[in-house]
Amino acid sequence: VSSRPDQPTKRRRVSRGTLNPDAIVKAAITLLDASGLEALTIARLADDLGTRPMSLYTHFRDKDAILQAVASELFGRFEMPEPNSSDIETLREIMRAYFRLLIAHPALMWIDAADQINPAETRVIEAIYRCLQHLQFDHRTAVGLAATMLRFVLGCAFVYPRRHAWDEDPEFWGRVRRVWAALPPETYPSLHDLSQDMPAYTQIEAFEFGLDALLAGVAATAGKPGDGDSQTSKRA
Amino acid sequence: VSSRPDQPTKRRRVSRGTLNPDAIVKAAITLLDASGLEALTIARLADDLGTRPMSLYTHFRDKDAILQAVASELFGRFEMPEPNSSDIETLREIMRAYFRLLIAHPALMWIDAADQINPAETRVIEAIYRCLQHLQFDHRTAVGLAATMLRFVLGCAFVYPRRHAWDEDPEFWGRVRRVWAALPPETYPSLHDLSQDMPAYTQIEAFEFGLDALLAGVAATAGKPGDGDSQTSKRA
DNA sequence: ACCTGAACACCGTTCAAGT
DNA sequence: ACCTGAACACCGTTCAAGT
Repeated sequence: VSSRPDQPTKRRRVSRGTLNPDAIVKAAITLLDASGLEALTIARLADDLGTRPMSLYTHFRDKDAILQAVASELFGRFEMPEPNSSDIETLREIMRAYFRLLIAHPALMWIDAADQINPAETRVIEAIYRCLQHLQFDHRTAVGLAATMLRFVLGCAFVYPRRHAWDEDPEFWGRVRRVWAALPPETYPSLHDLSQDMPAYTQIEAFEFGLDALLAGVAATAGKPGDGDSQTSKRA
Repeated sequence: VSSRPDQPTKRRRVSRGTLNPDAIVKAAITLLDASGLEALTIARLADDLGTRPMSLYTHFRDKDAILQAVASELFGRFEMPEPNSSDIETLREIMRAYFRLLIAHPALMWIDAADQINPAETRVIEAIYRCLQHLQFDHRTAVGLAATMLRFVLGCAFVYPRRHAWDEDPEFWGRVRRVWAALPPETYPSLHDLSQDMPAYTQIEAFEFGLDALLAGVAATAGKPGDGDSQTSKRA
């Protein structure tokens, strides 16, 4: 870093016309993935791009517009898996791909999509419904199952960045074990019992377990047209 | 609002000693529920309490400490349902109560709990495991099922504030219907088909549908000890 | 059209001064 | 111990001025 006070350009600046929306979005994603949403400030982003903060405003109306463009770019990177041997396995691969995208870019969950329907998300929903249609589900059940699976994936992705550190910490489960073992057995009999022999799950394993359970349920009810006696279908 | 420049105390100020951590947390929750997390600033909170921003720092180290206290207070309000006729129904009520808490205070999901184990959450986990133990699940399956159900609830709560507005908008499903109907049928055959007869779900209905599906799966596998041939149990 | 510095209205927080 | 104003380092963004 130069410290000559008479030198106006202290840092190599990018030549005029180089800056463009795509470069800004790419730099934003790099910054986001490396340091998280709170690190993404206009000043920091401009610095990474070798410009001044105000230059970004010629390409985007405001910071939120940049975040929307980031979300579009990332959803566009969703890799739709090839249709598999069975519809259940295809569903599994779709949910895995969606989960992978969300945990690769945790900031994605925090960018509020407002109420616009994302084109990439439309592709995902189409692929899910195609499988559920093959499996002979009626429309109402198909929409319910798709909503359930997507919400489960979102829950897993929500929890992931907060708990991923546990996966690498060999002390973690031992600590939980000790905390639970120390609880009064009268009020916490089950946790106390569980602490005797506690199974450890990584975040990926927890996701796979749930996905397995959900798809087993889907497979078990496939082919049977909506029976109409479930609790929700009786509602107004 | 007084505009006399020679009047030092423009607003009725709360008397010395009235301010305390509990009052601050209560005011923060009121503000949070009314206007959301981004509205909770130290200045605004102090204003609501009839004090100056810096007064809050005598009771809390920083803003994050206030948020942690808010989370503790809200989790403390969790109402554990009475054990029901069946364990499945008790599980259903626990998940409903948890969902209700999260959507009543949407900001709760965004307060990062760091890695401390919340006492209220411990009570919830104890109650869930007690049901799963009654249902004869082995430890590993019980932990997996609990994780799955909790993640589903978190996913529902995550989506809720973003989509709740749809529930009240009678135009919404018609708009989606039209958008999907306008998609090219070659690339979007299933969505196109679905748009012909599209079932509408409120956020609550979607939650209830998924809860039903998950609990049906739990009920179906209850009593059978872990079979060991599921995909996840083969992992390292 | 594209870039920029100065300025503004906001943040959370430190510090020193009051009671 | 409790409260406070001034000040600081940061935000995003408007505006007017440059090329």
